[in-house]
Parts: sequence; structure tokens; C-alpha cells
Amino acid sequence: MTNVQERSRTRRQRVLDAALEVFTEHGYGDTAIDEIARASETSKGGLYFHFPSKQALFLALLDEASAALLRRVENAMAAESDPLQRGDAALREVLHAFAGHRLLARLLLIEALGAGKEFNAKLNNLHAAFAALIAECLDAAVAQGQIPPLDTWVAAHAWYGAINHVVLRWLLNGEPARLEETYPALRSLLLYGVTGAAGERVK
Amino acid sequence: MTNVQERSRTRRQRVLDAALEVFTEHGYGDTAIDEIARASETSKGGLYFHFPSKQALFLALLDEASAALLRRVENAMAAESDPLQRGDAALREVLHAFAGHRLLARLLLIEALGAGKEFNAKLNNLHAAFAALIAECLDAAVAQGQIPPLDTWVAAHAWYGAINHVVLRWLLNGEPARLEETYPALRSLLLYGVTGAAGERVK
Amino acid sequence: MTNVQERSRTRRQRVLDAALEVFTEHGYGDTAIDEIARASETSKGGLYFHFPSKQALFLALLDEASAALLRRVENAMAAESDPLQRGDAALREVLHAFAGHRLLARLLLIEALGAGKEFNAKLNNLHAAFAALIAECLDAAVAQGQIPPLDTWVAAHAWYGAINHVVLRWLLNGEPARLEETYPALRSLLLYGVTGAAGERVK
Amino acid sequence: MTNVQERSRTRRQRVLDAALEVFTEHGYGDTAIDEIARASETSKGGLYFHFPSKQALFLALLDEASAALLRRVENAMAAESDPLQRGDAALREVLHAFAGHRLLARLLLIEALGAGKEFNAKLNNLHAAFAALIAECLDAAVAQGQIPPLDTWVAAHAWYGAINHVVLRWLLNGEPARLEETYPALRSLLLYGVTGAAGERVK
DNA sequence: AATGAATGAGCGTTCATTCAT
DNA sequence: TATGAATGAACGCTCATTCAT
Repeated sequence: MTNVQERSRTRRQRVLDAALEVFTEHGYGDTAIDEIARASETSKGGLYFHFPSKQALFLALLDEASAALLRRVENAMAAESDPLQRGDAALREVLHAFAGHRLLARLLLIEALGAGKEFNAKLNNLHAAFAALIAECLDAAVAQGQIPPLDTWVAAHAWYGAINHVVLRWLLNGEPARLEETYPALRSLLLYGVTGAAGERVK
Repeated sequence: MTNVQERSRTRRQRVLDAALEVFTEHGYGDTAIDEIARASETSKGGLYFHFPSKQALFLALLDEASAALLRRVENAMAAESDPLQRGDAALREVLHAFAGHRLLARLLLIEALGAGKEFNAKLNNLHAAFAALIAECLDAAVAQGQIPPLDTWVAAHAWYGAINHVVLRWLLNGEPARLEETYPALRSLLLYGVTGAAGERVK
Repeated sequence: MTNVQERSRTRRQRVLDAALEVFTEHGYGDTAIDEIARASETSKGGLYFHFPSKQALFLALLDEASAALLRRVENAMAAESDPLQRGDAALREVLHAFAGHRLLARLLLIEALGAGKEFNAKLNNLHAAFAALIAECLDAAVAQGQIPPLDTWVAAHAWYGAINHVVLRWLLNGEPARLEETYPALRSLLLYGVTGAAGERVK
Repeated sequence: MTNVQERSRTRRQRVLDAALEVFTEHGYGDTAIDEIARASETSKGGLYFHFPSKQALFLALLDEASAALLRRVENAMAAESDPLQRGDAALREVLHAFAGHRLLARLLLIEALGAGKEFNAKLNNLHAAFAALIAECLDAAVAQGQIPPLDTWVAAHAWYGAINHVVLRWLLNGEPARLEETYPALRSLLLYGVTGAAGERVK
């Protein structure tokens, strides 16, 4: 990689970093391009050299964030072979990722939703990819007879929604203080529901 | 109530109705006050007579929508005496309410989130109220020995989040075509988790 | 006319007057909307209330100027019955109008041309209307046997072009100091060409 | 001339060619330097090596175009010895030149006018040079007794204006389809005016 | 000679809000 | 109560120009 490319990548990344910070602080609509330029120690023109529009910048951010989250979760799942363990790993990793990167959480769970219809496709992709990961585990678990057959589409999305909402509460309300301590309760709920079924616990 | 007051209320309500429609179509940030004025067959000045600001109008809308949703769910729950039945009724009613009033769903699940920090308090209230309803059922069920003890805060929010996410998919992606047909799968998941525990099913 | 309409018309007219002045001083492209707003003692927003865009404002100006010029010339022609006298009156009036309203001349002969393709249609209309007036005279003169048959389309446009160019020199170069003193020479040229034909002069 | 100088000239010329094309398509104000750079397969920096500013580039273009037009007309006139024949040749050649090089016509008759006051001097030079050529013929014709005395300043400019306007109509309106077929009518009008004086036609 | 990333002033347009009527 | 003309701050974006390489 030449120096020029390196510097270019540096600048581009600086803009993305600043954009994440500013967008998640003020929201898409209330963020001025000038703010991002200032925060990235660039000029407005320099920013527009790397990103053709505010929308494109936000989109690039969503892409990056979605990919990073998915990568982490996929890696965590790859370390497990048992289907339900893989689902468990996904849950743990999502909580861990969001807990460790509050801005990423804000971006994906809050700002992307209200930013406008243009961004829904990106969100759809993320949701679908996540649900696919979860559904895959569940299907495998069903195939292995670990769990009874169920509507994996609904289950996968409900699973993801349950996690998201808990994260959302943490983001909006600061409750609970440590996001990851919700893990046992969430795990239990998703595996056994509210009726518990203590006697049949897997593993 | 005098005729004047009545007319005033009529006008005010017309504005709220129009605002719901326009806000949910374009989003908070991309909605111009003029549009709402036009849609409610009022003038901009007339609108500002009834609501002191755009923010206040949106807030009033959130209030109204939240209250309406809560009222419906509370009524549905009041008809049941068994704790888990009450939770079941809540689930059914939320799906029913959102399925029958897509704009309400958009407003509460999408627009309110991204509209800015000023509206988070309202959302917090709604989430908290909902979680309280659910947690109350669960606590009662625990007290009656129907279900084992569990973290009702997490369970209540996860429950609500699971529903919301399924509704969100329906809003963003049109999937499934009929929202309410997710009810059985959601019910089963929330009660028994993915492990099913068919033998212990309540009711 | 109510007071409100009157005030509105006043404001609108003030903007048009200021726009004529500023556009003709700096050219379309180099004129900032702020300048026009300042010159018309209005706010930018107020200006945009009356005209939806810079282009529309310029277009309105062209419309007004074209119509005013045509009206003047038509009136001057209406006072004459003899075909060639009518053409003569047109020539005289155009010179008179431009001499008395330098801004109008600049607008129609300079700024409108270079302002962009969007405005060519307006110019085409003006040129066509003018040529039609002249061609009409010439056709009548031919019919009455005053002059021999000729290509009236070319003659009419050449006539108009000859006048315009002399006005243009006056605008760009200040030569001659008094525009109207070119009238006799122009008249003679248009009627008899460079060969003069002194013996056959009409009238 | 060294190879380097040659290459430089080549590059410079490529820029001028591209500039003519782009300027006449979009107008001076709406043309971005990037477009010209792209069209000339150069970089922005490379373009600025050859021309110090956008204005200077346009000016150079005007210079080149004016000079080319004048050269052509002067050559055409040099082939004739009779004064009026020389004027006739000028008329023919102008029509021929513009008909064969539409971009040159656009540049000189449209874009240069509206591009701003900075370019008026160049236009003045062109107009003056042209008028001088025509006036020279006319003066000679007067001296030889071919035509009666007349205001050669006005006649020369009116002559040029008449031609220009016909060309302008062709540029803006596409009328007539073949510019050069206006030649006979223009020639007759300029020589004999609308009154024709058929009996006295020179040549 | 040439490149293209970077600059930053400037522009057209929008829109929440005000206020005279 | 209601109207809509008017305000003005703010914003996304452009582009001529510069300069390190």
C-alpha cells in the first residue's frame, strides 16, 4: 500500500469515526455535515471528496457497523459445534459487542431506524442476516432432536428482538448499569420461556 | 361543552389525525409543518394556536398513541383473571392493535425512536408501563406457583421486545403479510422458549 | 383590491425591481439571492414566498420585460396605418425604449442569452413576436405594392438583429453616447440598404 | 521546437478543444473545471499548469475563436478586389464559418455575452474588428462612387448584427435548418434594403 | 509536467416560528 | 380563532483554486 493510499484511507476512516460519534450523539437529521468535518479535523470539501453525500456517509457507516457486528457474532458461533451452544454464543456475543461499543448500538438500534426510509433496506439486511444465523441453529437443533419443531422465522426474529429491546433500554435508560448481566435471564427465557421447565434444561 | 369548545376540539383532533398520517409517512425530521396544516385543512397559524411547537405536537401525538395502546391492552388484560392468561391477552392485543393501526405502529416503533432525544422520555414511559403490566402478570404467576421464579424485569422487556421486533419486520418488510398469524408461534416461544417443554404446557 | 393584496403586490414588485437591477449589474450567475433580498429590503424567505426559485424570478423578469417592450412597440405601431410607417415606428420605438431603460436592454440583450438554456424559450418567444410584427408590416407593404416581394422571415429577423446589435454596442461600449441618434442611419439602411437608391425613397 | 514543447502544445490544445465543447454545452457559469479536465483527459492540476484560471482559459478560447473567424473572413475578402464584392464575401464567409462550426457560433454569440463583464472587452474587440472590415469596404465603395455616402459605423454594425441575429435564431431555434440558405435574402436586404430597388442592383 | 486530495468561502433553498390583521 | 406573509438562521452541497508529492 502506498503512502498516498494509506493517508487516504486514514482520512476516510477518520471521517467515519467522527461520523459515528456525531450521528449517534445528535441523530441523523440533527447532525450537520460541518460538525462531522470539524470532528474529523477535515474540511467540508475534503469530506465530500470521500463521500458523495450525507446519506452515503451514513450508509457507509451502517454497512461498516453491520458487517462488524455480524463478523463478531459469526466468529463467536464458529467456535461452537452444538446448535444450541451456537445460539447461546450469538446471544452472548451480541450483548458483549453492544456493551463494549455503545455507539454501534445507538447507530444500529436507534438512529438507523428513524433516519428515513432510505436506510430501511440496510436494516432489513442486518435483521435478515441475524435471523438467518439464529434460524440456522434452531433448524439444526430441531434436526438433531434437541428441541421440538417450531416456527424458526418467528423464533429467530423474536429472539433478536428480545435482545435488542433489552439493549435499547440500556441505551435509553441506563438500565441495567451493566448490560451483560442480563445474559443469564435472557438465556433462560429464550431457551425455556417463562414457564421455566427446569427439569428439562439442556446442558 | 360549548359549541366553540367543541369546534376547537374538533380542529385540534383534525390536526392530530393529520399529523399522525404525515409524520408516519415522512418521519419527524422530514415533515414540514405546512404539510400538516394542509392535510388538516388548517393554516399554519391555526395549527400554532393549538400546539405551541412542532415538538409539542409530536409529543402530544406520542402521548395519545401510547395511552390508546395501553388502554387497549389494559382492557384486554382486565377481562382475564389467571395471570398467564392476562399475559397472553396482552400479547394478543398488542398484535391486534398494531395490525389494525399501522400508523400507530410506525409512530411508536420507528419514528419516535429516531426523532431525537427529546422524545426518549415518552418512549421510556411507554416501555416502562408495558413492562410493568407484563412483570405484574409474571410476578403473580410466580406467587401462585404457576411458573418458577425469574428475572421479571428482563423477561418483561424481552417479551415486549420480541413482539415489537416481529411487528417491526412487518412494518419494514411486509413480512408476514398478516401480522396476527405470528401469534401462536410467539405465544409458544414466550411461554416455553425454544426447548418447547411440550409436556409441561400450561393450559 | 384589498390592502393585503396591495401590499403583497407591492412587495412582489419591489423584488422584481431589485432583481432587474442586480441581475443586470452582475449577470444571472453572479447574482446571489441574498443581494436581491437586500436590495428589495426583504428577507430571503420573503423573496422565496413570492418566487419559488431564482430561475423563476429571472423568468418572471423576462416575461415582464418582454411584455413591456412588445406593448410599447405595438402601441407605437398602432398609431400608424401605412405599412412602412409602422415598421418605421417600430424601429423608432425600440431605440427609444432601450435608450430610456438601459436595464431592460441589458436584461433582454445580454443577460438572458448567457443565463442558460432554460431561458432560451423565453427569448425565442420575444424574437418570434418581434419578427412577426415586422414581417406583418413587410407583407402588407408587399401586398400594397410599396416594396417588391422578399423573404420576410429573414428580413424581419435581420432588421431586429441590426437594431439589437447597435443597442448592444451602446450597452457594452457606450457608443454612440445617445443611442437614438443612430435612428436615421438605421432607417435608411433598413429601407434602402447600402446602395442607397436615393431616387426611389419612399415618403 | 523540442518534443517537450510539442507535447505541451498538444496538451494545451487538447484542453482548449475540450473547453470549447464543454463551455458551449453548459455555459461558462455552469461548467466545472473538472469537466474540462475530464474531457481533455487531463487532471485538474494539469489544466491549471497551462491556464492560470478558469477565466483565463475562457479568454484564451475567445481569443482563438475570434482570431480564427477574423482570419477566415479576411482571407475570403482578400480574394476580391471590388469593395462591395468584398463585403459580399464577408457575409458569405461568416455564414459559412458559423454553419460549419456551430460551437464557435455558440461561443461567440451566446456564451461570451452572458459570461460576465470581464469578457466584454474581448467581444468589443471582435465587434470592432468586424465593423472595421465592413466599414472599410463601404468607405471604399463610397469613394469609388458605387454607393452614396452613409453612416458607415452604423451600417457596419447593423450589417454584422443582422447576420448575427439570423445565426442566433439558427442556434437557438434550429431555424432555418440550413443556415447558408439565408444568404441571398440577407445579401439583398443589406445591399438594397426592404425597398428592393431591383433596377439598380449592383452586379 | 502532472496528479488528485484537500480547502473553504459561498450559494440556493428550506422551514419552524412570529405577528399584523 | 384563524390566516398567511414575512423572517432569518441553518443546511447540504459545489467548485475554483492550491499544493505536497
